[in-house]
Amino acid sequence: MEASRPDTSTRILDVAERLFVEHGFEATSLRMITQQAEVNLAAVNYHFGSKDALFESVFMRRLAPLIADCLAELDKLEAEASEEKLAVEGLVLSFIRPCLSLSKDPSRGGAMFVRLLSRTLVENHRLLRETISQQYSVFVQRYSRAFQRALPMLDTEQLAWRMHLAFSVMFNAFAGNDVLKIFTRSQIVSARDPDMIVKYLVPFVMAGLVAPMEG
Amino acid sequence: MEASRPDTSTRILDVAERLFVEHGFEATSLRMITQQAEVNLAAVNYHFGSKDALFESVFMRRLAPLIADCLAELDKLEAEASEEKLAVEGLVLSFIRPCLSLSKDPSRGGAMFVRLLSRTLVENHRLLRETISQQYSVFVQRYSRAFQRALPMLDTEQLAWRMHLAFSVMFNAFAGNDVLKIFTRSQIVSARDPDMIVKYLVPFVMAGLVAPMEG
Amino acid sequence: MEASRPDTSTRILDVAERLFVEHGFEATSLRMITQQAEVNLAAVNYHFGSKDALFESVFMRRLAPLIADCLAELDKLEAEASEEKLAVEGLVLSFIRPCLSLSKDPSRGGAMFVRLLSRTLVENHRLLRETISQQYSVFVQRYSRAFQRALPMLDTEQLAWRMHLAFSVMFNAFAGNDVLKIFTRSQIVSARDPDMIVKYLVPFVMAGLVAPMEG
Amino acid sequence: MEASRPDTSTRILDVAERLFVEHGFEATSLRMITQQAEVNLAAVNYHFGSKDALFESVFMRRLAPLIADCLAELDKLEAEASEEKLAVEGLVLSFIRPCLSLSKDPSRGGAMFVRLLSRTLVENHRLLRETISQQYSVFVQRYSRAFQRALPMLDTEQLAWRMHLAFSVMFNAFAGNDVLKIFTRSQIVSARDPDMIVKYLVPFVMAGLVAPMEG
DNA sequence: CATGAATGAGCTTTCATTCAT
DNA sequence: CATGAATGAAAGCTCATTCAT
Repeated sequence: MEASRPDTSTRILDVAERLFVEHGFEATSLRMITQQAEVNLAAVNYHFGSKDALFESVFMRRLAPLIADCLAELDKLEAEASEEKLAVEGLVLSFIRPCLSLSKDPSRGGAMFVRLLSRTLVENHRLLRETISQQYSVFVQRYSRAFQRALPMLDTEQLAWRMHLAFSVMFNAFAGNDVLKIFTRSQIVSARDPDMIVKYLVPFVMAGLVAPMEG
Repeated sequence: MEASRPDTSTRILDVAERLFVEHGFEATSLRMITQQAEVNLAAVNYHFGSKDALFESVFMRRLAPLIADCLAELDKLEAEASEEKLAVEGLVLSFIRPCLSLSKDPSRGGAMFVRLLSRTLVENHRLLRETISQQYSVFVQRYSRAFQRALPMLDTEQLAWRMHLAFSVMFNAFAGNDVLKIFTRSQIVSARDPDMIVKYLVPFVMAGLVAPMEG
Repeated sequence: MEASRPDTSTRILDVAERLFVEHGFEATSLRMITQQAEVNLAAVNYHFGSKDALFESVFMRRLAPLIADCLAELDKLEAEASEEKLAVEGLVLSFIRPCLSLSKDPSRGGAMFVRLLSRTLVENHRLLRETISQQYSVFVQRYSRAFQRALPMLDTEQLAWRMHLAFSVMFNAFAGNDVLKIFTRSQIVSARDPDMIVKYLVPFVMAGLVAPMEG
Repeated sequence: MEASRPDTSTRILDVAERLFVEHGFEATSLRMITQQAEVNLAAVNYHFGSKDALFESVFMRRLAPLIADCLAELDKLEAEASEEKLAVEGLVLSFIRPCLSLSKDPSRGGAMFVRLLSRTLVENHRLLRETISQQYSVFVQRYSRAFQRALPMLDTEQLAWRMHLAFSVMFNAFAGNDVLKIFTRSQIVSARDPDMIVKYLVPFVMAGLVAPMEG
């Protein structure tokens, strides 16, 4: 029985991932994590060293493959488009699709992580600045160059702002928090339904990116 | 001398506002607040009753006037437009303008609060759900109806999503956290400069709101 | 009733003093201290800030007066002897007497402290090096000069060594630990009896200090 | 390659010896030991059973030969002196010489141990009382009888005190902790230099032992 | 023979809160 | 009106030890 029970490290990571999303890093105690993961309290420090390091492990477990997927899609797009203009929609989808497939992870851990990622970036979390910058900066640079090719009419500042706004709204959509409390009682079952996200999010982001400039 | 030093309650509120933005609610201890405010530790509980209640006070001090300002602008718009179609841009600005004037508060407290508001909504903070719903729900209802008039071609679900996305990106822009770390080394001095925000944010949000539907 | 019960800080200091002597600093937990002092565990950090700071407080409470007493005796000796040669025995007693009167403290706290002082010096405790050097270095300088006057035939190195050895044996005698386990079963009730100490210790130290040089 | 690397047990003993001296028994964790010794954490319990037992092993590895050396010197002295009076200086040197030759151990382990021995005795460590009494009591008894022969004019109590004081100061000198912080900045390179110790220590101890009685 | 994993107990410290004054 | 003192709870972390392999 329970032959499929994941090992200690994995159970800790899974529970921590969920609790960090639900309550935030600070409000999640190691005791909450270890009780739900049914492991000894000291196991966290044994396997990860500290609460901070646990956060980093939770983060990196999923971030590295996610970024790799995005960059792979980007590679493909750039190869296909070669000398032609890159399509904005392709770029947007090259980011959204890997996020969505992570969201559809049957164990639900992936969906948790997408929300954790969004929340962490939006909060500008302390632990993010210190450790994750390396991997993430490659990601940002690649997308910056790609968007530059796709939207050549925008100057550097314009482009930076539009990317900033576009990724903000995408991350927030994935975070699944309803800032307007609109969906709480509506028939729309869940703002976190992946297909809903793509249906409504993509046109919104696209329009914002290609909008004519003011004046 | 020191006639301009605010009283105990106000000093607590000001410091708490800043620290809640900088470190988040959980990571901000009453000791941090009372030390920086140079008041007795027990003063917080004396004046506000609890840390939760302090948060609510911090929040309400600015939220009520802010919502009032927004609704006043909305009243004016609706009066002017009466039977005509409401302009989307007017609606967007009726929200952004009060936020910006708060951001320009010379004591900087207002700017702090706008970030706190954004951060709290994005985090979907526990204390928000419990206490602030009343005032906030009036705000949401008024804007929902106004956008319904301004964008009659959208069905309920479409409209809900677009508002959700639009307010997400606006709140995030005000929160001032750069999810892409794009602005850190660029010549763009600060992503939090209010006028930059309106220059780039409004066209983006407008375009997203009025975008043609997919398919 | 219990009108004479010392206040929280004092109770903590008294118990800590005893336990630090009995078990050493590291082996004494705050729980041991607070349980015996019948105070809340958090009281230590409230009143002293940390375990390290508690140690320093325990130490300084008695060290400052003790050093003051020694230096007062030294002042008197130097005033009396003015141009004459200082008597070695006087110097030795100017240190031993204040230690002994502390040892005879009816509350026994003083006796504890003399042992703590000895033990701490002999262990060369980490906390000693950092904090207590100031006061202590004045003490050392004054005695160094006095012994130089009392033993002018010794060169600097000789004098340093003899003082080192003399104070070592005095501190050890006050520490009351029987390195030879000689007294354990003997009729000598206690190696810590202050008068015994002076009876046997003074001649031993004196002889060592004034011994003819080798060769 | 690395043929000279000692085996696991020895590496643990060597590191433990040093760390026990540097930080004391309680403040030295098994993790510190096993990390520096580059062995598995469980190896300590595997090879020695417990931290207490490790301490005992560290202690006994060197104490047994040291005591044997001292007693051998004592045997020789007593054989030579047979019916004559035993020379005090010979007795003192019969203890100091083995300690010094241990101090000069080229691997420095011996020097560490002499300091550990001194420190442990001066601290009156718990583990000392329980385990080491057997061997040590033989040592004490032999020296007690020898000093009785060498100093027949002293009554039992006098003798016990003088031995107590004499061994105290010798142990402290070997411990190498400068209670007066005199040597820190002086030209005297190190209070732990073995030859310095014998040059200054022996006359001091001798004088104290043979001092005329008070009054 | 040795080790990676795990554990229960305990550590110091900080928390928000209360209360007598 | 305000505060110094005190408190119970809980925090993150480290401890020596055990055990299956």
